[in-house]
Amino acid sequence: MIVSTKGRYALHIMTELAKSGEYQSLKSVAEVHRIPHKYAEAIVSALVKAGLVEASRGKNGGYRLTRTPEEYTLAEILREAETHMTAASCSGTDSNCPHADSCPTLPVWRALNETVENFLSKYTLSDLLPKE
Amino acid sequence: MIVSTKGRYALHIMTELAKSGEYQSLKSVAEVHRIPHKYAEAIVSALVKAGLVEASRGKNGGYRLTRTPEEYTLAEILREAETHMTAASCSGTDSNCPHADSCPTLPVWRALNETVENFLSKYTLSDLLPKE
DNA sequence: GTAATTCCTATATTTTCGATAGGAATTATA
DNA sequence: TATAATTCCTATCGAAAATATAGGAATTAC
Repeated sequence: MIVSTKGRYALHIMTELAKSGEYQSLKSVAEVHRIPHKYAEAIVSALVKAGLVEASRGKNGGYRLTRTPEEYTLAEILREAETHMTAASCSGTDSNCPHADSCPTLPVWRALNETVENFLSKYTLSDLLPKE
Repeated sequence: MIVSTKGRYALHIMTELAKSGEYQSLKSVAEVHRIPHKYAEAIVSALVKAGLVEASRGKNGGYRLTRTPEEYTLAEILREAETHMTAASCSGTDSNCPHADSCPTLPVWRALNETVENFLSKYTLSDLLPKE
């Protein structure tokens, strides 16, 4: 799955953070979107590591975006949140298939992944925000 | 996953059937492509139900295509073989999400699915055959 | 010092995927 | 008519991945 629950949760969290420039506790964010708190922690930690959001520890701490919503493509966010963002099970660059050289389908799967990637790069986080 | 092992097996099987107009036993087809025989049976039975291939029962029986390879798009084959051919977990027409009306991401997932579908409709089974 | 938070590691639960098992029904052919 | 080779049917299994939970250490505002 290219967009699983995990990826959707990541987008929910980021849209919520986008609504305020201030640090927001994950607890409140998770509650609003009915995301299990501890699961949300795991997801947001990947986003922090990737530099998409930043954290403030301790009391009154929380998370906030590091950029403006227009500056995040959906592709970028999902790439960090999802474990595998490929459309075909057999199309990675690390394809260890012995017949990769002569496989007639491999180019198709590669092109498919590229198509998906391009599609998801056309949208930004701001496209998911309530219209002004 | 849009193209899983199951879908790839289906394409392998159909490609093999395409190489001869005659009925071929699934056993031989499965052996050539190293597909577990019983698993292949499950896959091909879906293709029969969908009318993509036809069967001949009994001794000397087997399967053959019902059309020429040019007349099958990859989208069509995968749609029958894969259990879910959607890119996002939450984009089906049977979306039972209570906030579907106001969900800002739903249109994105729908468009993504359409993009994938269009892509896979550009290729046919004949594109997977060894070049003449 | 306390409460609220992020951070870290480990484990549990649920669902999906890939595969297997056993046999019934059908058919060519010897 | 017996036999062998096949499709067809239904049920189940095991492994992997996805989803979620648990417990607490580290940090910080007040």
